[in-house]
Amino acid sequence: MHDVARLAGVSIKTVSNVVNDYNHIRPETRKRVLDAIETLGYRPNLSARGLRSGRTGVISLIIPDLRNAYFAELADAVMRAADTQNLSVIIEQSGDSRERELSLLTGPRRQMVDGILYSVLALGEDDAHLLDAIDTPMVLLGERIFHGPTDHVTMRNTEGARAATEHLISLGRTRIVALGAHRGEVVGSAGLRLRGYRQALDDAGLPYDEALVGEVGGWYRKEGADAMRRLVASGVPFDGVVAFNDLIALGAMRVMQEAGLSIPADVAVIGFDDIDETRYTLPSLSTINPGREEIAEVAVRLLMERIASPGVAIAPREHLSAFTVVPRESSAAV
Amino acid sequence: MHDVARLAGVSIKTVSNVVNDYNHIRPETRKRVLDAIETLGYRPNLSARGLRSGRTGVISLIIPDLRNAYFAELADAVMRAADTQNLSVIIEQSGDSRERELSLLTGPRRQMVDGILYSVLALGEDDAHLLDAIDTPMVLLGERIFHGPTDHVTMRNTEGARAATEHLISLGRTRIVALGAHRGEVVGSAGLRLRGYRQALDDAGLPYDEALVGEVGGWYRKEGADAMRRLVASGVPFDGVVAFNDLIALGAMRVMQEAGLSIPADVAVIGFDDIDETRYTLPSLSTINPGREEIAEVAVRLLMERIASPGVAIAPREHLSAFTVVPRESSAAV
DNA sequence: GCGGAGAGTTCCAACGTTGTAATGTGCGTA
DNA sequence: TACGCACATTACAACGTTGGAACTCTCCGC
Repeated sequence: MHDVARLAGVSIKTVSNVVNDYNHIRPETRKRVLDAIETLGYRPNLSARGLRSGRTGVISLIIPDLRNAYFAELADAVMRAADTQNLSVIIEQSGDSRERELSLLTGPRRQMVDGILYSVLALGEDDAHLLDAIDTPMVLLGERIFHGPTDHVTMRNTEGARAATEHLISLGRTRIVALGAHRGEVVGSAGLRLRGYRQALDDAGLPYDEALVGEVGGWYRKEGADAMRRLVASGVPFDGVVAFNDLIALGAMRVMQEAGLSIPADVAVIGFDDIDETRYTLPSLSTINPGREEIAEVAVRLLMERIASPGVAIAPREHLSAFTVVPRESSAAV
Repeated sequence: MHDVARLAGVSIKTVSNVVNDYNHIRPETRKRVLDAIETLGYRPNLSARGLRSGRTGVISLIIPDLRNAYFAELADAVMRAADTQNLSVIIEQSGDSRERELSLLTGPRRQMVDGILYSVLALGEDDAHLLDAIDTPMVLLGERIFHGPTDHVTMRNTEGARAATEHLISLGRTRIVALGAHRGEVVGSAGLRLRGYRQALDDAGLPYDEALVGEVGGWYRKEGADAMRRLVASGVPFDGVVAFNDLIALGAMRVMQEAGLSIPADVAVIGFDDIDETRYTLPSLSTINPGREEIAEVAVRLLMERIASPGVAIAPREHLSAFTVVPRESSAAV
């Protein structure tokens, strides 16, 4: 920067002003400085800038696991949204571990980022107070904590699950399986989606049958396959499946097909998340598009607002993205 | 840090020494400092450290697209490897664009990272000289540039493709399709894998038939499906498919199944990459495991070595990871 | 009792930038 | 002519840390 200043014949601060788009600079001076920057190939030192200004231009995204397509696509959307704001994104994987989620929130790396997008998985509503102590701007994603001290962006889980269930009901299905429940959970995605499922049944005057609720430990293919295997083995008849995410649906579809069930003729299936893969499976999977782009954009925007006004207490905000039902072959009319 | 020093009754530099595990510190002093750090909740300012020491503890990983499961899993492996070295990872998506790849390599954010893991896609062998000008430590992943000035870590593409092809040949298949070629390409993954395919045919005394080579524009499900659709429409008979990655294989499988072809009875299929999904498709997909963990670990290690000895010219190193053939249902003996 | 080695600690400066306040310039108006 | 004001630029200090040199203290051998 000193070199640039010398070459352009101005003070070092003027160079800084040019770089930071300060208002009052004569066009001619600006050009001279920019030329010098060009000739010398000068790049600002971001550590120094971070030290002096208190901003690093980096946010961190805490997600459970990138190998889960939902989170990979979420990360993709977040990175695109961040890119438009000239932010870099550090991704940190919490790996479904409560301990690790906490250590990521409090560890020294927090020092390096201006804000945190935190996709909560292991912490629960009761842990909301733990977030009070964290002064880094933060926006929560997901369904585990609703009334914390931070902003919260997510999808309409209950409404989405209700719409999915209604979709199958509209096809004439009456014995519809819910796949992906977590025992006893009320608040998380599983609890909310189960509630939506139940609402749709109630509205249609269909009975809620516990035997049709498949519980799982995690939301991956394997768990979906396992739960479906148990269900098939149990002999309980069913003609529709609302899976609480696409991976569960795919795992279950595979088991049903092995068991000789035809989709959608025997069983209509709908998933949740609209991951890319669902377009190419056989049959292609109907699903709920949760509005990932909207979630990412809003989350980044809210975070930026907090970052831009440090020290200002902003009341927690909540944003629920719009979802859409995406009908595909797995729930086509027969 | 000043506060910690005051509370512990030592100088600020001693605190720094404790934090940085300097050798000569009396255990008692160390304890006093650590206690003070604990009480005050002190966290080092990473920007300041970065400014002073020239290291940020962050590396960047440039990949084409996180929505591609291969790169998501690669990113996952890299982040795990980086984590063991206390490194953070900034992921940047180049989106298959040459322009963007270049701007990521030269942009101001480079200033923020100690090193770059660069999964080359758009640049080619002829662009290797562009890397000369970049002084940030760098390790290349992938197949586009082999003789650049940097380290290079990748898999044994040709050998892997040959093993995949041999696997199908060992099942008695003789009209084997290669799916995923890029017109005219010699060096990239597509070119190398095509070479392996051809070697296997030659070794087995099978003819190389251009009609069995399916060219694609990209390595996604859609392109695999499209290529297979053309092949089926062409009426050329075939009984095996070596796809150059799993997504292509999955797209192609879907089209074959729609066309009434049974896998593996009519057509045996093997892919490349061993992404998680391949375990759960119907049928499950045989594939080549490229040794992703090994690639990630070695790449991070080589990068760390370069970072640790700044200014020292290290001759470019090349590491080829071990691969394995993973036989699954799509190539089961009938 | 003295010199010397080395452990343990401290002092000082510097990393490259930006916020604040101050200074310098030109112009219209009293 | 003097004044105020807006624009344009600059001087200086400070952000929090660490490298390096310097200092003190302890212990050992002679």
